[in-house]
Amino acid sequence: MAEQKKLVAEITAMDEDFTQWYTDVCIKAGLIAYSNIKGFMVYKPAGYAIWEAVQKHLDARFKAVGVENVYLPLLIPERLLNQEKDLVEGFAPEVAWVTTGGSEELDERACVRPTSESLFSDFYRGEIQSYRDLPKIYNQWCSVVRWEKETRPFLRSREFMWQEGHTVHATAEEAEARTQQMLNVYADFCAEDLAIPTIKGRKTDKEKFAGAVATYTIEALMHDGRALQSGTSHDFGDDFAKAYGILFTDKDNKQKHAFQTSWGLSTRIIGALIMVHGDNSGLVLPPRIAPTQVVIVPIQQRKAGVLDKAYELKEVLSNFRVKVDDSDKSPGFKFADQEMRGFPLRVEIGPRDLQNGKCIIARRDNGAKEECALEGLEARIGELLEQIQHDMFERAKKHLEEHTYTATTREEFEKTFAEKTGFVKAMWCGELACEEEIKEKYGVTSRCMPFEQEHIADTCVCCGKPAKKMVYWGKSY
RNA sequence: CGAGGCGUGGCUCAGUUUGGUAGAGCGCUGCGUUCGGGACGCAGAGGUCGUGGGUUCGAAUCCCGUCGCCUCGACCA
Repeated sequence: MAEQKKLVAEITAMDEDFTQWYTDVCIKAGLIAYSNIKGFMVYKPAGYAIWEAVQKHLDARFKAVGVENVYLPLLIPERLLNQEKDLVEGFAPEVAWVTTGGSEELDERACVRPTSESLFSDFYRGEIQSYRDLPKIYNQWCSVVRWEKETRPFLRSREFMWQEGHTVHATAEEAEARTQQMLNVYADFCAEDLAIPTIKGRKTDKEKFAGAVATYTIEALMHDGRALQSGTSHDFGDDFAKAYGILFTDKDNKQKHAFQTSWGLSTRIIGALIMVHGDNSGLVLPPRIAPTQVVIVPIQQRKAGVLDKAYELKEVLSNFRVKVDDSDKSPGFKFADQEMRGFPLRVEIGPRDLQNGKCIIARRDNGAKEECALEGLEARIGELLEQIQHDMFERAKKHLEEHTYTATTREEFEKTFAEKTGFVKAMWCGELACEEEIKEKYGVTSRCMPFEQEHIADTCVCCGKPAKKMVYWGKSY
């Protein structure tokens, strides 16, 4: 984006202190408030409305591919969690335990779900007897708790909201297909609704989910050049079915273990939204998920006819999500405040416009202002919202492309990460040792092995042995 | 969990070095004037200085303990 003048003084400039900028936006745009318990945050109306919009769009996409919603318990008995070895090892360090009920110590403690594989698996065990009971394509919207040591709004909190889909299938092929299908749902949702381009690929064994056969991910690039895992989809094979005893009788009258998947997208995506589209004036929301798409600002609102016209325009624009800001503040204050909050479009209407039958439309994403005849307003607003959605995606895509580098040698790899921020594409031999060495030496991790592989060199960027995969490397959140 | 920083009206902070009646700006409330990029005047409200103990005639200030928050690392969506 062209250098945009910083119009909002309350927000720290991005290039001055990106972390502070991010926190400022979260607070000043009215998304969240810190609560009195560490790592748990209050979602204020503006923040929760974004999550509701995410839920609405994503849920519709789920329903379109046969997903049904359910709800499972908040608590997991310890014995159940312990049934799958990797799961326990993966999550035990960060679960919260309930040990007392009222005044009585519980016989068996229960943890607050950090994720619900164990609950779903236990539930499915009772539901499934025959291949006729398959597949099960269930999802739940809920919150989970992970006792993180350090927390940040949306990116890492001790309680976070998400959806977790859990499916069961008769064959490995079907489970694998579902895993990838759901990853595509996430990628399409990010691209089309959130205007966030992502890299689709598979996690290395080191980075995959505890207990999974394969983990797929979409990785987005933030404005500061760091990567954010924005959605994940796991193929469990029949490992969980073996651990939890999910058996069904197949067409051939043989008992078989079922194949499972799980996939999730969390409120962390709001962090991505902020860090992909935001600028020095604050939040910038893509029109499709913006809780308010247009805000109408009356100028000299006490003058006869101005407020009436503003309300009338709201009616004219009833196909969009519109607000009239009739608060007692000055126009300049409203402009700055609304920019901070990221509303895609602003319509100014004042005495001058009443005379001329026109109004001013201002775009949040690029600051452009234009005059518009009132009779053509509805059509123009529609066009502009489409245009903004499109431009925001293209801008983010350009940023992603411009911050993706390639390295064929170790020197090049090191030099790139020393000088640039972003993704580096490089070849990898497939050995854990190289992954660990790279993390140790350069502070970057493998983000994913993209589905779209390129052959950029013959040898591993780390050890020089024959390469197996091209990997996206980067600093992550 | 390691390393730093910070706790004083709602918010940001000054005051602590050198102990002596708790301050500013913003915000908030009321009235009036304003309004096309963060308007202004007048009048108000609001603080056991995180918390417990100690020293002292006297503690926001000095001493000891404790709790909390933020940032950066390691771990994770």
